[in-house]
Amino acid sequence: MTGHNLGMSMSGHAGGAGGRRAASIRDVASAAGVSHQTVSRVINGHPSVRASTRARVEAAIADLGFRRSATAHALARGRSESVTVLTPNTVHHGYAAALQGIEEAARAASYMVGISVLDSDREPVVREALARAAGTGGGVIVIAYDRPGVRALELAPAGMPLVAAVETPAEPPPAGSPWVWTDDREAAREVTRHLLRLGHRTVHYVAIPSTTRTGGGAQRAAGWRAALTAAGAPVPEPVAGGWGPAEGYAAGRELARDPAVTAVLCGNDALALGLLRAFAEAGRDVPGEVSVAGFDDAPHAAFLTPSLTTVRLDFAGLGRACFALLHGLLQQGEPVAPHPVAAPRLILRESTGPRRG
Amino acid sequence: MTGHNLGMSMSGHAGGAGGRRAASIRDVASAAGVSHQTVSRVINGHPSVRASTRARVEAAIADLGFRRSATAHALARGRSESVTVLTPNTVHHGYAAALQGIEEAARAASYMVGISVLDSDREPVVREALARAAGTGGGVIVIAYDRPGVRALELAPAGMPLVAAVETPAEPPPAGSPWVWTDDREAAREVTRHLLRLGHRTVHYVAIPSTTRTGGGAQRAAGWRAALTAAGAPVPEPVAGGWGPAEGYAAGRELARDPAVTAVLCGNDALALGLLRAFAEAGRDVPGEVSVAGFDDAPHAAFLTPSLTTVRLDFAGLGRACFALLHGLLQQGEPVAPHPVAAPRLILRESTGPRRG
DNA sequence: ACCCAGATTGTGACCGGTCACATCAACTCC
DNA sequence: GGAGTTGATGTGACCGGTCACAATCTGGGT
Repeated sequence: MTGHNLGMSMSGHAGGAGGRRAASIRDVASAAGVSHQTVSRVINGHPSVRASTRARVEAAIADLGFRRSATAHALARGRSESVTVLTPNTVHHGYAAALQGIEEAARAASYMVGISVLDSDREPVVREALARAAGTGGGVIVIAYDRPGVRALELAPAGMPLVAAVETPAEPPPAGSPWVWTDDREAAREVTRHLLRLGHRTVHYVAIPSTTRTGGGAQRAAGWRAALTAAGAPVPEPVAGGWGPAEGYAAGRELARDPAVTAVLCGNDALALGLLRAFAEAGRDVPGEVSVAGFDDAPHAAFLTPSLTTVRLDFAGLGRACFALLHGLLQQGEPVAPHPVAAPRLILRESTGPRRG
Repeated sequence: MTGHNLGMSMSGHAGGAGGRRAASIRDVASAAGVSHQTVSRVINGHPSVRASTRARVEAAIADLGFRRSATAHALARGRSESVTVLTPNTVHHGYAAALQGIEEAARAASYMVGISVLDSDREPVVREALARAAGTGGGVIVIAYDRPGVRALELAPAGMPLVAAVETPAEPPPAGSPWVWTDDREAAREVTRHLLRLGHRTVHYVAIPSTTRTGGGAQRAAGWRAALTAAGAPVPEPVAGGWGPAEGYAAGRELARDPAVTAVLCGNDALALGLLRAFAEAGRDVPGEVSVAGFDDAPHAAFLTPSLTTVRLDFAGLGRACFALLHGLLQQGEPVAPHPVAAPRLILRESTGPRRG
């Protein structure tokens, strides 16, 4: 009744009936006629174990269905083979895809992955999440595209093994910074240039929430602004957006009223979805009257009508890179080189076209 | 350099400079002038601790910034306050939303949440995931809408504390089964009835992957079939779909060729998205010529053009219910009553309309 | 003043690993 | 041929909690 069984009892002549708790290294040790420490050496691949001894121990391990207790290992080592992902969100495309990449890489390395959602950027909330993550003894990956994530970076204690996915840094970060990013500033520049090349006088921008208090620092906005400035185009005031289609819809209703608007860049594809809907309702033809571009190449982008011109960002690769960096950091103890990810790629589809008239 | 610090050092006159490892209950004990066991009693809310003693201990705890080590706690108890979510996927709407609900509820209860993606239903893969989850000493939530998840349920050892989110069971499950579901069979019936009421002779179905080997058991399909049968409508062969818009698009190209098709139900909204695209390309007007309904009410459904009639399922609530059930199960030791979730709700939008001609 | 139940607290073992160090044998080196 | 080295293994403490049980304190009843 008491105690937990882990199942996995397999070989015939194991213990008695209804074997209870899982085998420990001492069980294996006595089964193999060696000391518990020798078992420990075997499971950790220590070189100086006689081959015959090793074989005997391995047989006992297989026989008893032994698995090293991650908990005990973590307690004794002071570190555990795990990652905790601190993220403001798990469902929006970029976050979800990054999480997927992390999980994939972590599983390949036999790391456990935990998630902890930061539902606010208030200090006690963030501190609590950090403390709980630190308590696991594993590494931490912070998705810092958002205020809560950025806050977590600020508040993280210095020694904590942590890697962050961040927006393109304004200037090259100090060598050895555990930061990973996709070059979304360059991506924004590229898609904006594309729209300008189509003949649009300027490009309006519907913003995703910014990481900074002032609201001016988002790198996507920066890339957009840089492209406009470089082309000598006027820089309209960005429209405050959000993360989802509802905000894009609201922005779209507003922009649809302004006949001067002929090209709109959205901070992500969910916004663009809502925007397209608003334009459709307003009778503004896309791309005939207005060109619309998105950002991220979310799964739905290719299937909208009109299909959405956007910039593909490799969030899954970003996640994998985060884990790789963290993994190295946990093994070595020293940070590895900063780690930019596969370049964004402009995906041309139906929602953008030449300026008419 | 070695050792981890957890930060959180706060009060002025704490230890020396650069305090190293985190405080343990024995540190707190000596600071408060009591035994370690008394500290344990305080942090666990044991009743028989004198108020003055408790106060002294609590002061020491605050002073040292003590936090109970989840690892040590788990080792000693043999159980940990954590959930591992076994899911085939983290990004598709239903899965992602359920995960969100679980995380939310778990965080509220101060549980850690781990995720483990089942990327195949091969036995060794599933066994490994189960064993790793069991090794945490926490509970397990299996999302079993899919073959891998169902496989995990089959292979899970009996004693394991586990709750599953499943498709509507064909018959009421035995009392005390730790299963949670949304009534997607009834939902499918309802949306199908809606289409029939609009005058459509029958409704075609684009299926999500089924949980069963035979492919005929999916409850969404069952509800659709039941509604057709009850109305005396012919039951067309379901079209094999998938999870994403690409599969919906493929199905749509096929269905668009058949002029007899006037109403299509999709197994989820992502499929419907692709389907709408295919119909648009084929010049089949929705809802003029063909009505299309989705399933789930994913975030994009309301903003498509035409906006998508669908059935809203409360996946987040499902996730919360899973956690609640598991939480009870871990506390009591005995399973709680089965736990159906908020009823699905039909959401009428533009993509469905009366049969023409 | 004496006995006993219940409240309060302390002691030491234990969970299942790892670490530091001791031991013992075979082997190299001069 | 003895000392030093290296390889292979064992011993016991320790990580930071919890558990079972013992010890002490307290107050009520008589």
